[in-house]
Amino acid sequence: MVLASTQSRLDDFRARCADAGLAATHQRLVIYRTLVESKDHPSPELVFDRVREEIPSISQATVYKNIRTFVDIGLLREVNRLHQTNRLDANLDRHHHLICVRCEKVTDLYDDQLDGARAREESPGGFQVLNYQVEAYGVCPDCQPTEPARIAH
Amino acid sequence: MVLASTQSRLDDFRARCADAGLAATHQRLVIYRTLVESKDHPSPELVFDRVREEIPSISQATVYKNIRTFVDIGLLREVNRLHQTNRLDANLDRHHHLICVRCEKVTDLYDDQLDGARAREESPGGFQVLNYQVEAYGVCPDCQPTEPARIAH
DNA sequence: ATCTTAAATAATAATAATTATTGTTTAGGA
DNA sequence: TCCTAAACAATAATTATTATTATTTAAGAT
Repeated sequence: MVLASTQSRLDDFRARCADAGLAATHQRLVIYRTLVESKDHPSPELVFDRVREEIPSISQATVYKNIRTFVDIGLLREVNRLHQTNRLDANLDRHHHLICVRCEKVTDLYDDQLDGARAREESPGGFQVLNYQVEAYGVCPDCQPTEPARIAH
Repeated sequence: MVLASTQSRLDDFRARCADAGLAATHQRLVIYRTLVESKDHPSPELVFDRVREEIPSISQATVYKNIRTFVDIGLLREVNRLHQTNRLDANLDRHHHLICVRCEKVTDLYDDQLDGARAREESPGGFQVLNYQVEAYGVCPDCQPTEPARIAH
């Protein structure tokens, strides 16, 4: 498996911005590089702290706004798409979730094949796994674009 | 597969509260019943709205506090344990995540066995799945309790 | 190289979600 | 019934995020 290097990602940065019609500003480059170099899945607040070491004058809003922009154009991902508010589940039976990326509806997913999901090694990197949970991201029936009605001639 | 009924869960409610040393108050019963009857994985705010239809005088803080209590004693689960703040990932390669339930550290998990995780049916319930992502919850090495040193006699 | 203009930025205000505080009320045992 | 710790309602405070606005800058046209 070959992973993209930091340098190759930065090489692409201007091109990706151009594709999206975004100016490749210094702030954006530093924010993006900081994220590529961060292996710890930082919060926006932590990214702000790190970027501020290089650009002390940058504002929090600029960091938040550009993170959002990067997510929108697919340059970044959120570990968790349901981070804006808690979502509760009183169902303690083993199950997984379907999450609609458009309306954020969550549906239970019972599937014994998914129940068997576990990593090859017992404890990857000394991490003691308590349980594996599968999240299926997609589009729920209500949010699927209906085929536009053909107009008869 | 047999799922616990609403009634059987309510039957257990007092016992579970007693076990945890919690008074089985009317407010708690209504909050819990509302959650058991909600199939839509509601937010605390939505639970508050629903509970308020039965107990108009209840305060938001009571609902939030008891939800937290129920999660703490394992009567409820959060769909997503990382909901308090966004967490970012500039790594677009296919991978999964290890999430420490104690310190909320997130670690990348590459595993081709997990890569194959997908539900039996193509589109469960008409839901169009874009991708499956596995979250492994557990305890990271830093957070694992070290064996208390034996005192030599 | 300079000019122009739309986009980006910094500063700040506002909003939303959650948690803490405090005085009052209630559950459950003596 | 009385007592006391726990739970409650009301409210203030905190944290994360987004919106607003005036200023600055990037990038193409001159």
